[in-house]
Amino acid sequence: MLPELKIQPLRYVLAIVDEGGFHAAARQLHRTQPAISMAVRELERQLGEPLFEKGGKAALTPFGTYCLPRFRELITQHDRLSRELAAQVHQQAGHVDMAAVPSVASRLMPHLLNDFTQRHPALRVSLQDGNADFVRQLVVSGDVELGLTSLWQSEAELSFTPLMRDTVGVVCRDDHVLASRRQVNWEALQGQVLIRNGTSRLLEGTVAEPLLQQSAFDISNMISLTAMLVAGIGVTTLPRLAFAEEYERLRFIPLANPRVEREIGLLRMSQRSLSPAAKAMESFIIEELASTGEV
Amino acid sequence: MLPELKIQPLRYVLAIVDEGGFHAAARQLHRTQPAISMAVRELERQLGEPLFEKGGKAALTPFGTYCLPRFRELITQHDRLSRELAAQVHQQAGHVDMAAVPSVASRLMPHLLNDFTQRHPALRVSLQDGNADFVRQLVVSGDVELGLTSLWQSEAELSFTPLMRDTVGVVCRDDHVLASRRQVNWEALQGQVLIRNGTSRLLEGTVAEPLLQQSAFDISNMISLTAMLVAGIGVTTLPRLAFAEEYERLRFIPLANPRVEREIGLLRMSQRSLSPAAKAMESFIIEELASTGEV
DNA sequence: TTTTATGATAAGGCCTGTTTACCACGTGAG
DNA sequence: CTCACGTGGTAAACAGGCCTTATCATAAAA
Repeated sequence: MLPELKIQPLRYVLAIVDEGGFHAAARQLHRTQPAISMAVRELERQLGEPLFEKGGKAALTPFGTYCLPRFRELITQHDRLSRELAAQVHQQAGHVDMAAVPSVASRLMPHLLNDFTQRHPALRVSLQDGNADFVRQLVVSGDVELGLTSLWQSEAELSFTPLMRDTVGVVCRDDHVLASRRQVNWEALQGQVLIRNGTSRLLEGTVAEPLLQQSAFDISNMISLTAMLVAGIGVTTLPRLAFAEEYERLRFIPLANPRVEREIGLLRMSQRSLSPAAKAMESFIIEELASTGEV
Repeated sequence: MLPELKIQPLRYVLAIVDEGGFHAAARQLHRTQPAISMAVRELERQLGEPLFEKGGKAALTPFGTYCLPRFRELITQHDRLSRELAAQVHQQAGHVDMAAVPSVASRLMPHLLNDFTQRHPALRVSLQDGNADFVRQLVVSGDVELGLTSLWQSEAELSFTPLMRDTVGVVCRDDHVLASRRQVNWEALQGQVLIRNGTSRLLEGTVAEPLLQQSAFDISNMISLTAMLVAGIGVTTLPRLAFAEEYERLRFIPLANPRVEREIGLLRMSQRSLSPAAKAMESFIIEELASTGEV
């Protein structure tokens, strides 16, 4: 019923009007004059109404005059879309939604994002932070394309690219009996007031697991946790990256026996492809952090 | 550089998403499945980025998700334009700019336009009025497509379609010596106070031309003219159509010797084609007035 | 395993768009 | 007046795009 207008003939019409003739338009469009003539005639046939007067000169009919600005508008919108998509593909525009665990978000991401926006000034990044489960959930649901986190168990639909290893240690106040140790075994913690936190399950499956039973508190909020440590209420275990170095009175002593690490890496859906912008972010992160290794 | 997107493949993408698969989309679009596959793959090649995930199911990539609403938008705009132009061509929408001399505008057009909008409810009409020269000028300049007027001399670039003949007569007050005549010769007017008006040049080239020399006034405004006639200041000549019948004290006596007529018809540019709406108006007027003949 | 979906692929035909070559017409200069 | 050059229109040949039929690979459901 309604004709399917192709963009190119509309362009021809504009060129004919702008250049003032079929020949001139053909020259500008790198086509021959008959190509222009026939395309226009086919367009007129589609519309059921001539666009140009018949008598020799390339003069618009009233209907043609009516059509001209509308053709121009449609072409403009087409070109805008085409340009926009090309920019997305060539990573000159776009948006990345990503997520990271708090330690990564606060310690790694500021520097990382600064460098990233330097290389890709036109790309915008949204960063959410949350615990490992939450990050995983965001990736699985598709709310974010990339996650920086540690993975508890590998799943087929998830792709995990390891980036760095993060050592777990004990955090205590500087006047604690363990504070001056260079390293510590799990037995040394027996009898201590141990505060559990979100990262404590890293000890699960290690010989240090019994420690989890003796913990008196379970504090997930980092601010509350450090406040209790500063108050000398007890000790906790944390990955080094999650240890807030800016608290002067707190000390981090690596756990030596067992040595416990978490592996931080890039999480994404294995089957789902990434947006061009996310591809840029993925390769940037891997390139930037691959050599870093252990923290 | 930037790809030339065709509308149809974009439609395919929408159908695939809406119908949930290539096969279903093919069915809806009355195409075969390979046609859809190949069109999509060609589109992906143009964009340089896949729109659908590779694994079996027709799932959009993030880039595809990004594209989808933009494709939909461009298609909507295309269809809106296509529909709009079709409506113009089929005279279900549109606009006619026309002009007429005052007598026609006030005596013929109200009835004419009423009937016209009844047959073409969606067409809009703009009507200007002015003397014959002005109407002609509007047609020549292209400000209006159609003029209802009398033509002084035919020109090659103007096309004039006669519609009716309008008899010139003498207009005087009911107590004038000529008032009761059924017709009048030009000699009877000698010695009368004759008021010229815009239509007086209809007498040029006739034996009545000497009358123009004896005219004491030249009043172009019809209101002023009738006021002077009602006041009994003099007589004038007018085509019957220009004679305002609603003035009870004025009389119209046809000029018999010479018999002077003006020919009223449809004026348009002969080379320039008409807009669809103007075509509707032209054929309507001719059809409506062709049989009317003499006023 | 068999069946029945899915989408991908290959080969052939038709139609569209383009080019080359030629024509008809109008115009301006010699 | 005529000739040359401008305009756009027309015809035939050709290439490429789009669509079709037929077939295949794969995965999920019976």
